Amino acid sequence: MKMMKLPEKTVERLSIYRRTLLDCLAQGKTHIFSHELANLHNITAVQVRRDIMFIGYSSMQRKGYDVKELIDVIGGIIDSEARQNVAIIGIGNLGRAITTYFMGKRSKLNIVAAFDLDPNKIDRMVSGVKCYSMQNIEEIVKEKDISIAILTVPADSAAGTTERLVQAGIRGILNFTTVPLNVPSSVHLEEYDMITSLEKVAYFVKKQAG
Amino acid sequence: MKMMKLPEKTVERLSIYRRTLLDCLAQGKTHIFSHELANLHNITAVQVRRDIMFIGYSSMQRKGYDVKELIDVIGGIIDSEARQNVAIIGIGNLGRAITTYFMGKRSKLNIVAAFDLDPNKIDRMVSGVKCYSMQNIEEIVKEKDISIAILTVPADSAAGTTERLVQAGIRGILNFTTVPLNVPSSVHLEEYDMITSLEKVAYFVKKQAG
DNA sequence: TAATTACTGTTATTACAATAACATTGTTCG
DNA sequence: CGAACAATGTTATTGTAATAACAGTAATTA
Ligand SMILES: NC(=O)c1ccc[n+]([C@@H]2O[C@H](COP(=O)([O-])OP(=O)(O)OC[C@H]3O[C@@H](n4cnc5c(N)ncnc54)[C@H](O)[C@@H]3O)[C@@H](O)[C@H]2O)c1
Ligand SMILES: NC(=O)c1ccc[n+]([C@@H]2O[C@H](COP(=O)([O-])OP(=O)(O)OC[C@H]3O[C@@H](n4cnc5c(N)ncnc54)[C@H](O)[C@@H]3O)[C@@H](O)[C@H]2O)c1
Repeated sequence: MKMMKLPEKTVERLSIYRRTLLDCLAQGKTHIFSHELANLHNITAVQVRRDIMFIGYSSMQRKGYDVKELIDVIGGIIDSEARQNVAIIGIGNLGRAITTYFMGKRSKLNIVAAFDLDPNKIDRMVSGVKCYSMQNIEEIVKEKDISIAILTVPADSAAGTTERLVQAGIRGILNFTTVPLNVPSSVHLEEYDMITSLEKVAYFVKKQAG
Repeated sequence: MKMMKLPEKTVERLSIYRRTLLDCLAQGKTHIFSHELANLHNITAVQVRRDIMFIGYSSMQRKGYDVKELIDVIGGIIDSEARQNVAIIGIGNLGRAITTYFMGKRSKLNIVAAFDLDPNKIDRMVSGVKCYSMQNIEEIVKEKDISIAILTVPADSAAGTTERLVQAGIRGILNFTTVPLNVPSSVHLEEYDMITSLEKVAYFVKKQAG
């Protein structure tokens, strides 16, 4: 399998393309031109073609890309063959919203457990997943083969919790908290910082006004 | 006021620095060295200094940056003098989590209204804010001087709702939905795409494993 | 006071991403 | 057939961000 390093931005766009392509497929569209895909995302057709070039897929000339094939090729890049299991760490307001949302979808990424400290939640089903005590995290992570954690604990527990996740063998973390985390380079950390995004909007709105 | 264009990534980091600085201030720290601020975010001291250079702030040599001053300077860049008012569009699971979270904070950005279609929510308080009917959005946006929208409606209403927001005079949108949106260039659109972020984690986890 | 230290501020270089330019290839049709 | 077309695939250029190199300066000390 071609495992050359893709540009990070290309990986992001592939994820987005795939969602659009799945919609197209659902609408019975079998082929799509680079400029169509581009228009759907307000980017240029060149960008689309370049991204697709990176993953080594080729269309039938003049017919556009085969929607089904392209979905599969992107899947081959992004998805694991083995299912990747995901855990929610801290199933409060945000954790519940995310879990509920995911339960309604089906994908290669499955939320298979939640972890919390609150005794009212532990050993119960919360938003459709079983909630476990943080104390048992190492054993459950191994048992259920969980590789990815979605971190939605309060800010002041974030650093400590992250250490436990790493020790438990978690390989990737999506960080919803607004505190910077420290992980070894073998663990992929993705920041997902709502406050920063919102303040960025505020900055650009202000700038345009001024 | 110096309104030269800052690098987008610098704007993001300024938002992050400020949060850390506020923590430092709360802990009674009055000065901070570039390398300290850097260590707290796992970046280099040079990057910190360069960012601070961009905004034209200077420290007292050898004493580090004045925490209070730096917070204010960053505020002068990011915050508006006039308060910026924010609305939640679609106050479902995610919208409620966000609103509850923000109500617990104080900042220059205030959530002053929610909008929804659901008659059970309209004209009630939801998570601490008044929920209005989407039908009245233009008038309420003007009345309450709302400039920013947080978009948390279902995917299939996203495009249509966005048009209404633009017409109502919204100037910036933080898009939580997973569909690409079309806005005029005078409106700042910030994508905040959870699925892409999560799939990115999955990709890098898989890559490291393979 | 001159050398040393411990920082900051600026410029230069390198790396990464987006855009533009161009070459290529089936398809259509005069 | 072969020019014109309509699309893709590739290389070249430009723009943006990160890193590295270095210059400057207050405090410290011999
Ligand atoms: N809600 C939002 O919109 C929002 C926005 C930005 C950032 N965040 C961040 O996301 C995180 C969660 O936000 P929320 O609104 O869901 O908070 P919340 O208080 O509703 O939920 C936190 C949950 O974590 C659990 N918890 C506490 N300590 C824990 C620990 N050490 N280990 C495991 N679980 C623990 C709590 O019992 C609770 O269920 C916070 O760090 C917050 O800063 C949330
Ligand atoms: N919940 C998550 O973690 C999550 C994750 C990724 C993306 N999203 C996206 O965020 C959006 C909201 O997710 P959710 O889980 O809160 O869904 P939800 O169904 O709980 O909430 C949607 C809300 O929007 C209201 N609504 C519907 N149509 C509307 C319209 N035209 N105008 C105004 N309000 C309208 C509904 O009445 C409801 O209150 C969706 O687009 C979803 O794809 C959510």
